[in-house]
Amino acid sequence: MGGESVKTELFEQLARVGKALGSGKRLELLDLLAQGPRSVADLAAAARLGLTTASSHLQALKRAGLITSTRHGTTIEYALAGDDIATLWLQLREVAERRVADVRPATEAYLGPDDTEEIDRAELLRRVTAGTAIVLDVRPQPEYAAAHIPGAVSIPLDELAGRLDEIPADQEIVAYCRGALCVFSHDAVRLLAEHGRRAVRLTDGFLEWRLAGHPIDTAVR
Amino acid sequence: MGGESVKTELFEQLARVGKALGSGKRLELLDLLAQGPRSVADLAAAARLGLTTASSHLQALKRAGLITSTRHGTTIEYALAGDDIATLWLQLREVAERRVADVRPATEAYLGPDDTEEIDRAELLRRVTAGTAIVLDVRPQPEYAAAHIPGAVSIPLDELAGRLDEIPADQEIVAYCRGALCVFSHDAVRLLAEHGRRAVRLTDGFLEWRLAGHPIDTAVR
DNA sequence: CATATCCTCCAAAGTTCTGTGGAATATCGT
DNA sequence: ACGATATTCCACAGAACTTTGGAGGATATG
Repeated sequence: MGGESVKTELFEQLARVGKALGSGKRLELLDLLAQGPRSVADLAAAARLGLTTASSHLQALKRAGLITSTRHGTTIEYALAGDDIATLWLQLREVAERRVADVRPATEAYLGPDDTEEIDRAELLRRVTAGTAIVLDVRPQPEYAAAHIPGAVSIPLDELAGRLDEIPADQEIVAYCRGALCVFSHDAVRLLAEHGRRAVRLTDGFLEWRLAGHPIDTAVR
Repeated sequence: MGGESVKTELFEQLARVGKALGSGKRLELLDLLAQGPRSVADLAAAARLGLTTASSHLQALKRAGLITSTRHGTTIEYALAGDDIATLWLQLREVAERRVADVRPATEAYLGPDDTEEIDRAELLRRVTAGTAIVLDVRPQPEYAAAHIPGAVSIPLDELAGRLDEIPADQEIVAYCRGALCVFSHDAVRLLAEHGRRAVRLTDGFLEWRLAGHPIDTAVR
C-alpha cells in the first residue's frame, strides 16, 4: 500500500522550501526582497550577480512559493509571498547565529568593529515620544519610499556626509537600516560620531520592526 | 577591501542551515528527533534508510548545528540542539503548507481521508479539567516515556486493537500523537470509531503542545 | 584477549545544482 | 513595424550532493 512512498513524497515536498533556503545567493536575494519588491536587474546589481544567474535563482525561489512575480511594463517585480516568509528567514538567521559556530565571527567581520551603541525598539519609541531623539533612515531612497518608521527622516548612507547640515546638531540621532545583517546603520553611526554628533543605532532594523507589529508609514515626504 | 566577499561568506554560512533543511530524508529525521533523542540504528529503521545513509544525513544535520550527539556505551544518541530548531521546523512546515501548492494534497494523501473530528489544545484542556474526556497517547512507548501530556494514558497504535478494554466505554477519548504530520492519531480515531467509541483527535500533536508552553510530564506510569 | 555491537570513514557511481554565455521572447516608445 | 530594454530559455562544464558497500574504530561482554 505505497503508504511509505506517500510519506517520502510529502517530506520531499516540504524539502522544496528547505532547498530554496540552501544557497547564500538566494538568502541574499530574500533578504533584499524582505525590504520590498524589486526588479530583476535591480536585484542582480544589489547582490552582485550575473543577470541570468539572478533570474534563475529568483525562479527557484518562486517555484518554492517563497516569492511572487508581477509584470510592470517591461520589468518584472519580485516580492516576498508573505510575512510568514520573512518570519521564517528571521528564524533561520537566529538559529544560525546561535548554532553555527562560524556565523558570529562572519557577522562581526561583515558589520565591522562593535564600537557603536545600540538601543532596542521600545527604547527608540520612548526617546522619540519624549522628543529627545530623531530617527534617521539610512537605507537607499526607494526602500524608504516603500515603507519606513513613522516620523523617520531619509538620508541614504552615501549622501549622509554631504547632508549633515540637515540634521539638528543638538539632538540625539537614532539610525536604522534594513535589518540585523545590514551595515548601513553601523557605518552611519561611525560617520556621525566622527562629525561630533551623538548617534546610536537601532538593534536589528526595519524588517524586525515591521514583523514585531509596530506601525509603519508609506507616505513620501 | 574584500567587503563583498565577507558578505558572501556570511550568507554562505547562513545557508548551511538552509542546506541542511533541503532534503526530505533529513526533515524526516528532524521530525523524529523533535520527539526526543534516538540512536542511529533506531532512526534509520524509523525513516527506512540504510544505516550509513542515515549516519551521513545525521552528520550533515550536526555540522549545521541543528542536532547534537552523545555516546552511551556503544550506541550514539542524536538529539535536537534546542527548541529553536523545532520552532524553525514548524515554521518551515507552515510556510510549505501555505505556499507550496503540492503540499496540501500530499498531506491529505498521507494522513488519509479527513473524516475525523479534531479539537484544539484549549478545548482539550477544557474537556479534561471538566472530566468529560480522557487523553490517549498513541505514540510508540519510548516517546511516551520521554515526555507526554500530563494525565495521558499510553497505548501505542499497534497495540490499541488488543487493549480496547482498558479504556472506559462511557468516556470520550482525545487521541494525540507526534505532530501535524503524524498518522497515528488519525488511524486511532478511526479504529476507535469502528468499535463504537466516541473519539476525537488533537489538532497537530505533542510537539506543538510542548512548544506552545503547555506543561508536560516525564513520569512513567 | 577475542568477539559482538554500533557507528563512522572512505571510495565509486549516479544525480543534481551552479554559473556563464548566447539565443529567444515579451513589452514599450516611436 | 522597428529598435531598445528587460527577462527568460537553453546548453554546457565544473562542483557538490546522495547512496551504497566494505573496511575500520570505539566500547562493552565473556
